[in-house]
Amino acid sequence: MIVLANDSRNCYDVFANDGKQKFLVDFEQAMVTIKEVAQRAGVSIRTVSRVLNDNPHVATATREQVLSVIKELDFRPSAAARYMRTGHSQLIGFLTDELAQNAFSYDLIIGAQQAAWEHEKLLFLLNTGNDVHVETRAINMMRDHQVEGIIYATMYHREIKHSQFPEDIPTVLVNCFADDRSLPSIVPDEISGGRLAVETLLEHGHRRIGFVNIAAREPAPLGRLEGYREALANYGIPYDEALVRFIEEPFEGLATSTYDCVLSLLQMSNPPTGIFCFNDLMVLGAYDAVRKANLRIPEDVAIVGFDNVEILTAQIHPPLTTMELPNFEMGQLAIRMLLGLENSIHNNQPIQHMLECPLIMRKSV
Amino acid sequence: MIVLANDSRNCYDVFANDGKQKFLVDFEQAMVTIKEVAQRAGVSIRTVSRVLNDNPHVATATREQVLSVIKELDFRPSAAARYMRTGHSQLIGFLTDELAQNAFSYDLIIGAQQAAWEHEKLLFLLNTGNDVHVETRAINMMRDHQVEGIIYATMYHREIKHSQFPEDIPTVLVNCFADDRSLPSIVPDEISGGRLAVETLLEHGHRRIGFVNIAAREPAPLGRLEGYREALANYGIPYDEALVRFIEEPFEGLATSTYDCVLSLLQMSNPPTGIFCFNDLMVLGAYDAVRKANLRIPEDVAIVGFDNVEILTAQIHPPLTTMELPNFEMGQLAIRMLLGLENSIHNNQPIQHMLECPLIMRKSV
DNA sequence: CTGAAAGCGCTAACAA
DNA sequence: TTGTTAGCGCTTTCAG
Repeated sequence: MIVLANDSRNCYDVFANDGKQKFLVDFEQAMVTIKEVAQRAGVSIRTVSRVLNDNPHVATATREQVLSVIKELDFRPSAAARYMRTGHSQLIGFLTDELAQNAFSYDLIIGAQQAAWEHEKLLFLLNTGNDVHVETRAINMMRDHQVEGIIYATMYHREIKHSQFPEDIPTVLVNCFADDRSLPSIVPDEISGGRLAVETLLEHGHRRIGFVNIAAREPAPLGRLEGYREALANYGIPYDEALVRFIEEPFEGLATSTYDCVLSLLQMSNPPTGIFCFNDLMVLGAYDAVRKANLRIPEDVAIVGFDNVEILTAQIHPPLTTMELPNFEMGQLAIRMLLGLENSIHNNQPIQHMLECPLIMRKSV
Repeated sequence: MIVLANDSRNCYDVFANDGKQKFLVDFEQAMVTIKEVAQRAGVSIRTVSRVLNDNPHVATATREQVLSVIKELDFRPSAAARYMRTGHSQLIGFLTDELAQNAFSYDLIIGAQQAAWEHEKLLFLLNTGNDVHVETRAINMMRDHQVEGIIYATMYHREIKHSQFPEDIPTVLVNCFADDRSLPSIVPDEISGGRLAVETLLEHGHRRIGFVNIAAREPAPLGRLEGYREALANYGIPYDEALVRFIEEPFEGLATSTYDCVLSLLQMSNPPTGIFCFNDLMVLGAYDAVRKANLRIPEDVAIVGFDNVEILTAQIHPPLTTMELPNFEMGQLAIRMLLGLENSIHNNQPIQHMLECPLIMRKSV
């Protein structure tokens, strides 16, 4: 239901309107052109163009004069017209398969946007909802607008088909990689992340460490498990199958499943004193299980999560020690690669950058 | 630290590269032009243009012929060139003050993007981080690219200064409103949201209802309090100051502060059996407090939150009954207003649309 | 039903 | 140091 401002139920005064109005339909933007500036300044448009492009061959007096007219008329050169001549659209397409509340990609967008901003580029955001048709059309729209490059970011770390991307537009993949490795990509280093998480527990004296993973053949669960094994190996601790649990799909009630898992871990005859959860969401269930078992965090059981979903990790009690996904950095790096400021090719092959996941130390270990 | 793909620590094979390579720097896009299409099809560019624009005055045979060449050459008309003639850039600027993980604006972006998509518009995303200089430059960049309209969305419901927006570009505010009411805006209906939340508790038989609010003179806390009072009034229950608590700034440890608040509410001689929390984040603390007091949810104490942060609400135990912000709808409506599909003006005054917050019924009431 | 030509706002050879 | 002019890729008036 839509309620107008002049509805009476309103705690803050929405009535007051001292005059100004805006009509949105058929707004005619009275564009000021370079020609008008030139006329007004009494010079040719070429001179104005030179001033706009910081061409040194302009007399200081002329430049000042032009500049003042530009300011006076509030003139801004048309990016479209500019593009037509230069071929530089200053536009970058940012495609995502899915943006969802329970994902952690804000920082990715912000990182990309910030880096783009620094280079005067604008970011087109397009969410495809994982629909191939939408994706195709999206890429076409990007092409229509002559984007200088495309960033394709996925919600979770996975492999994607290369075929859907055009050959003639530079593309960087984020949080995913092409099936045929034909595109440069940036992904988090799941292995070192998992290792670091578990080593944190080991460093705090824990020797029996449980791992609640998800049962999926994807880089994240696979990589973090690999890291778990490496960490144990580094400390000379044998891998104990009984301590590693896999939650099966579907993952809707993830916290609840984790609750069961952790409870059963804690009820073992030789229970773990440290638990590594595949992600922060699961930690909610883990906390409940530890409480249920009448144990304390971190005194009796230490817990490490993954993802650093701040709204959870910083607010639960005790605040969670967890691994952070390098989302901001991935977004930034993607733009830098697109702009040629960072290598995308090595030995004639597209590079896959793997960024480390920093440890966020709080109170659960 | 950046690790290349050919680093040895990698669980999933990143080596395989069967040939294709992409070089990102100095990519030269071999644009196909309308001229080439015309030549190839043996017609004039005017005819191709007609086909592109679905002009009926083209012989069927000619049209088919042109269409096939277009497909063959994979031709796409340049949006920039098109704009130069038509004045329609098909671009919409989406400005945000802050995009943060702990905000709930994904759906806002998605809603706007989806609506834009339906009308073949592209969305520029620009996050200003609340920096006025960035904002000014951002708006200028938008102007350079001739956006047809600007959506300005804030992270939380608040008043903003109108002055920073240009007069000549249609602008719609989302989750905020101009100090002088000179711009159309869309905001959630905080009052009816608060009322509905409390009425839900009342309907379930609760008569002593606590409200943990935040101490801020902003539409959300003010409006929800108003709604709380209205709901009580509707049920003929007197307002009891002792049941309403305000958490002071800073709001970092919001869950912890709420824990204290709720605990003290539950320790009253005549404690509430229902508690309305200003937002979902606070509910984490509320749940802890109820557990601490050895009470059950919802049997002993029912709880309602606000915002529907799915990652929390759906996963905590028991799943939270809460109010949802109409973010998706706000995003959609903003685009529709910009495109003139929805009224922005009423009696010569910009409209403020207030959208209701739907109740998400789960298990905490 | 089709085509020639002008021009959108800008930049870049080339000339002065 | 400055101006003239062509032309980027498209749409559109005006003729045919």
